[in-house]
Amino acid sequence: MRMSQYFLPTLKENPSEAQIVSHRLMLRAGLIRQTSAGIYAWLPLGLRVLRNIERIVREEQDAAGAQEVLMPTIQSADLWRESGRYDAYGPEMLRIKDRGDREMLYGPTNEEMITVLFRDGVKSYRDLPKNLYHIQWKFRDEVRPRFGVMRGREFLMKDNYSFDLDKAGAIRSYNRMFVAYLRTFARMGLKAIPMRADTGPIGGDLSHEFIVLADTGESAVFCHKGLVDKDILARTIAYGGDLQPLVNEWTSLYAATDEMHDKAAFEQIPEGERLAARGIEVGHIFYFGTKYSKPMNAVVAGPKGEQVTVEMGSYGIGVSRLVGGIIEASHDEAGIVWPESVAPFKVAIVNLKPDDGAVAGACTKLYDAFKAKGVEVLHDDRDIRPGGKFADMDLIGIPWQVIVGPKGLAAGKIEVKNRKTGNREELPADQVVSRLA
RNA sequence: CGGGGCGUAGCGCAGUCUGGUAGCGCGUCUGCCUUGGGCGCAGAAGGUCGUCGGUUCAAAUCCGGCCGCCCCGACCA
Repeated sequence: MRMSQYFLPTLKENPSEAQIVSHRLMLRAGLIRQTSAGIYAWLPLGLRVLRNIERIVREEQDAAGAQEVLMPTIQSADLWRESGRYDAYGPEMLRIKDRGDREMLYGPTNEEMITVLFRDGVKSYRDLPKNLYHIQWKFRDEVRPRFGVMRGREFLMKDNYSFDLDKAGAIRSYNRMFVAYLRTFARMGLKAIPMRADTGPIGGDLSHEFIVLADTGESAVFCHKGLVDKDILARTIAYGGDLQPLVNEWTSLYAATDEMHDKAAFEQIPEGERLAARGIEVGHIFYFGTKYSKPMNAVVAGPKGEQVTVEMGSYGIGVSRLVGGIIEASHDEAGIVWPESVAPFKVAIVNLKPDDGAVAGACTKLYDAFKAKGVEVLHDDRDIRPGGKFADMDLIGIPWQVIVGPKGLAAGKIEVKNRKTGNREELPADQVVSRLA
């Protein structure tokens, strides 16, 4: 993409409404624009990040055996009356009427709808287990939306629902998601720690929140330091096998959010191993048994022909929230520092002198070579001074900056700067692409 | 929902107390100059001062209603 053509409105100053760093940087770097309280439009650069996060989530869900569907945002009130939640949910649910005066709602979650889809499509224990997910916009009319996309009213969420014949099966499903979540967040460059959670209004008796450590996090968290160093990506995962030992490895060390915190247990940990920090919830998984399947009559025929109410679990990842969460966890004074896996572009070519034929030619050549290798590349060919380009580039946080100017070029060198470390190396022009691709 | 704050040009703000021609910085546009970290000079465009009503000869400014946004708390992916 040529930056001179790109819709990328960056801001030099902080918008006054944005108080936390991720919100400020998302506005300044031209990722989003607010349209109402807690509702945002995604601009090209932000959308690319959102799509990358979605892609990782999707890949890990598929690998763990979940199947993607897509349910609508608008649901009928009758569906929610069936589970008894239409009246229970309260004003957080956005209720609307269609032209026929029928009561509808903008879905805050999809337990009811998925249960009906499952109920009508699956009749035998032979079809179990099933795990269905979708990535869809939700609306919760929060009392107090804030912190940009971290707590919006409209937000993109991956949610899925597992169906098993019995509790043991449901726990196997739970464990698969547990491991898939560890991998998902790790791939985004995040340290996400599973913490025993309160099951709250969704109900059930087994639940973990995945918390990203960040100084600006909303909640206080307490855990064993060893959890931070564990590396799930180094493990080979067999989703068909028994994942319980792996799950135990992550859950045996102490980790709890403020509301579940057990001070005495925490103090059992040797002092040097304790970690009291702040965190952002980016995922939440629940086993909730028959809470929905029972009232909504989601039953299958068992091996002996008996009717069995299925055991369910639900699993959520805040996809749009993750954009903010990643920035909270990865930024510096100059701007965003994107992990490569979610970066809107992997490489940015900084053309210091676009009207210099040799420089422009070298940039175009690099650009084409990166494209040929399938590398996402942004070419800053704008006719502005170098200072502005450097500032914008650091602000939007592209992992690799390839800096091409007349001085370096005359010496046959091109500078490659790593956004995260600030390291610079000078390379001959013909080695730049192979160094990064 | 309780408490607090704010709405003036694309962004950041002054002006409001004490009513009288709507301003500054950044950004934008034009020209020159400059070109390795938001350069310089000259010129220009851009605002029914959130909105509705009231007071007044006169309202960004005083009074009232409404709308919107932000922050703290309780609640939440």
